[in-house]
Amino acid sequence: MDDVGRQILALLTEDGRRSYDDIARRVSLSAPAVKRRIDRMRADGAIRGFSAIVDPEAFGWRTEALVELFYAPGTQLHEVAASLSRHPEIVEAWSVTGDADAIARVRTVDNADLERFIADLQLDGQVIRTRSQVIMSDLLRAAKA
Amino acid sequence: MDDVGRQILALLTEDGRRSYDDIARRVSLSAPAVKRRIDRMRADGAIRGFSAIVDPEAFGWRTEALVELFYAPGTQLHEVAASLSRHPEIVEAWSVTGDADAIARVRTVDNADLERFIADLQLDGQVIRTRSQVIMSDLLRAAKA
DNA sequence: ATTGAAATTGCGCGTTG
DNA sequence: CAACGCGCAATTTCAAT
Repeated sequence: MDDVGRQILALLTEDGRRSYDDIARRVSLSAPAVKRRIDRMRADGAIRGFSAIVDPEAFGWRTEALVELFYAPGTQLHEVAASLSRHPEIVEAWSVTGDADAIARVRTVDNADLERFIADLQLDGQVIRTRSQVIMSDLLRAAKA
Repeated sequence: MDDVGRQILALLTEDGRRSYDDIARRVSLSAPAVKRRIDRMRADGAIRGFSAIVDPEAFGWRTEALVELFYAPGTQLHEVAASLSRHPEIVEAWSVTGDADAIARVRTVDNADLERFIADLQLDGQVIRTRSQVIMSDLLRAAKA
């Protein structure tokens, strides 16, 4: 990964629909050269894909929260991953160091729905306790999420 | 926002570079009709933009963490937002309910760099204490292509 | 439906290891 | 020499009107 590659990644992060020609002019290459680099970066996994950044409200999700998860003793990571994947409310989830075992970022229609989700979560058996931090506002968004 | 609109959003989330023609076939509309809808959703803010999903390692970021922020008494939200925006390590930051005032999701090259970032953060004056949870692995990721 | 822009592919060239 | 990445140009697909 050289500097031109990183420049292309930055441009595509800013606008994933930029044309090859536009990128080519900005990095001083030809359009086909840019296309081939992007193809290569996709194959290498440097680019995971392209996505529209959608306002959650368009889907009726008005509540967002970070939910810390505490597992039952002896719980395996892949069990949790499997169980979490059955909850469409979860946008992302990470295994973390510190007090909690994991943190999930979730979207629900409202606070009552968040409460319902947390109750559901504990029915699976792996998660025995949670602690939630409801998002009041976005302070910063780098557009790469 | 009707059901076809949400279907289009889902398709564009899955692959932000899908052609109008491809989308049109999947939702049983004509390509121009799809374009008009997408233009409208962009204008409405339902679609915030398009972005490449990049592997952080391509930029040399090998450490990711969630950092809880505790403000100095009397700190204004816009001051924090301004100060946070000067730190490129921050991917996203939210104002939250609960113990901490805010949570930032950050990317650094390694743990030492994370330590350096946290020290830098406190130099700004608004943040007087932090508590970090380092991400060990991704358990779940919803958006991709 | 038409017209113009963008993406895609074949090919030969120069550089590099 | 072999592998790689580039630009050019021709073709096809796509976007905009």
